[in-house]
Amino acid sequence: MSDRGVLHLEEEILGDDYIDNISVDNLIFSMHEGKLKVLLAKYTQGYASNQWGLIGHWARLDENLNDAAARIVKQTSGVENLFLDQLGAFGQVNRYPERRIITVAFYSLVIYDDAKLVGGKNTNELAWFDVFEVPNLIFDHNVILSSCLEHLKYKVRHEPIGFNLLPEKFTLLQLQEIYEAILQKPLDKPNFRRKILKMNLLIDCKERQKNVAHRAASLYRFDLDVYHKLREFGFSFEY
Amino acid sequence: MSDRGVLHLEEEILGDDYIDNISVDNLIFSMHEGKLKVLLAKYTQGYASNQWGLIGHWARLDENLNDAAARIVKQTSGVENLFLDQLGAFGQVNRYPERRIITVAFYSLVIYDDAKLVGGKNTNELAWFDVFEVPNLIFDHNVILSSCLEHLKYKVRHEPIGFNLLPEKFTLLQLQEIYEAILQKPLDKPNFRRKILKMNLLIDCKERQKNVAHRAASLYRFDLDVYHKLREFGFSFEY
DNA sequence: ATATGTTATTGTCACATTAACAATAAGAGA
DNA sequence: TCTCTTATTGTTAATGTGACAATAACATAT
Repeated sequence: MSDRGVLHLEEEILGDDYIDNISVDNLIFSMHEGKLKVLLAKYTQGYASNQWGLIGHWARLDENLNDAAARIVKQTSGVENLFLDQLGAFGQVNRYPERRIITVAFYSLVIYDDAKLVGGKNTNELAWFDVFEVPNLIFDHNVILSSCLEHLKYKVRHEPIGFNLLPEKFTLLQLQEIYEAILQKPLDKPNFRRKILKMNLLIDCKERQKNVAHRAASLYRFDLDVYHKLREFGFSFEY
Repeated sequence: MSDRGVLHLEEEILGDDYIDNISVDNLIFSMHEGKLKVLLAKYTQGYASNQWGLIGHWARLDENLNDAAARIVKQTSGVENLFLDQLGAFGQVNRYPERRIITVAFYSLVIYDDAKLVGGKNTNELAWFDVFEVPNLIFDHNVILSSCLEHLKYKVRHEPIGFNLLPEKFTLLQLQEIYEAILQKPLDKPNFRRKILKMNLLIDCKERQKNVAHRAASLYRFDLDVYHKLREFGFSFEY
């Protein structure tokens, strides 16, 4: 079983129930202190030993790929009912040493404070990294990450994706920081405010920030109905 | 070998060189008479016998997934150097009977008149179908097609994707018809014209249509430099 | 030759959106 | 009360959009 060894967090339960040439890699993102973070694991065995990589595992034979991804995210971060979408398949011949393994990458967005990190048998560390300051990762994981960041830029303009990264009540600045982190550029605060509010996506909680050394911002939550409609039909957010 | 049977066009050459649980399915599109068409094959063997499906095959062990897709498109349509992009992996447990097979879908855009259709050993017919009038397809191919059409709608607004479907010299109406076919709605001709021309993507050939029973339209070709820049950096085409 | 049908192309205008920046408001702490 | 900081509202020029009118050009019918 050691030839399968490197990707799994729970190697001991591997057996014929897993597809041994198709892995699922997860890009788990969160926002913390105004920065976009990605969760990485430091592996302890096999080709990946002592190196950082995405949160990967094998897909089960009787499990849809999405379900495999959701399971892995849950096992690692404890987060359920999350935003999760497929990035795509990565299948370069030499992406993995020795054997031909294809991976399907999924990305998910979680609330930083909700995540309770749990390592697997094959990893000895889990940590959040600033997405623009990641070390050299195993296999083609740097490529996958870059590809995902590109995809996020694309996505954030057409779906209210940002909201999966925030607590229930949040300020407009918190939301703006997500856009700035993903789009990699500063946005004008007054204009951002008007643009977002015009979508009718936010509901004013009639509450304000507390314990801040300046004028307290209003707290908002999002309108789930509008939120799901916008996710379905899309919108345009061109900056 | 019959348990592998249904997806390949060239069954006779199958062997250990192929990955037997990962297939590549191709959505090959073209424009013809103002309609968006997709190429389908009627299979003759296995589970898919006598049914239409996408142009599928297995990936070789020593072949990148993209290369596999390009190879299949070339074998089937004769077209090389085409636009080809990955749609994503489809891996529902029951998408294929009996065995667990995951497919990676690719879509490509070809010029209708350039395609010289060549069937495989496993198919007895190849035909272009209007994308909105396809029959029931094998496995999850209808789902894959729907997903791809959605993706195209999304894509056509941000990249000059339409140009891969046209001959070197074309009229603005031909281009507009592509947008209308993909976006599924009529566009205003004068506004479309101005919008496209403002991108500086088109070069006036200083030629005109011939043998048309009305005022002849100018012929344009696209500026490859601008074209590639726009593909890289994207644009916004919101209708 | 002229009229007719058809599509191409240019023009116009009310309206919405964007981007950039000025000005004011509100809270905490000195 | 003053100062610092961020929130929020206001303003405006420039640009883009959508809808439609008007004119131009070509082949064919008369």
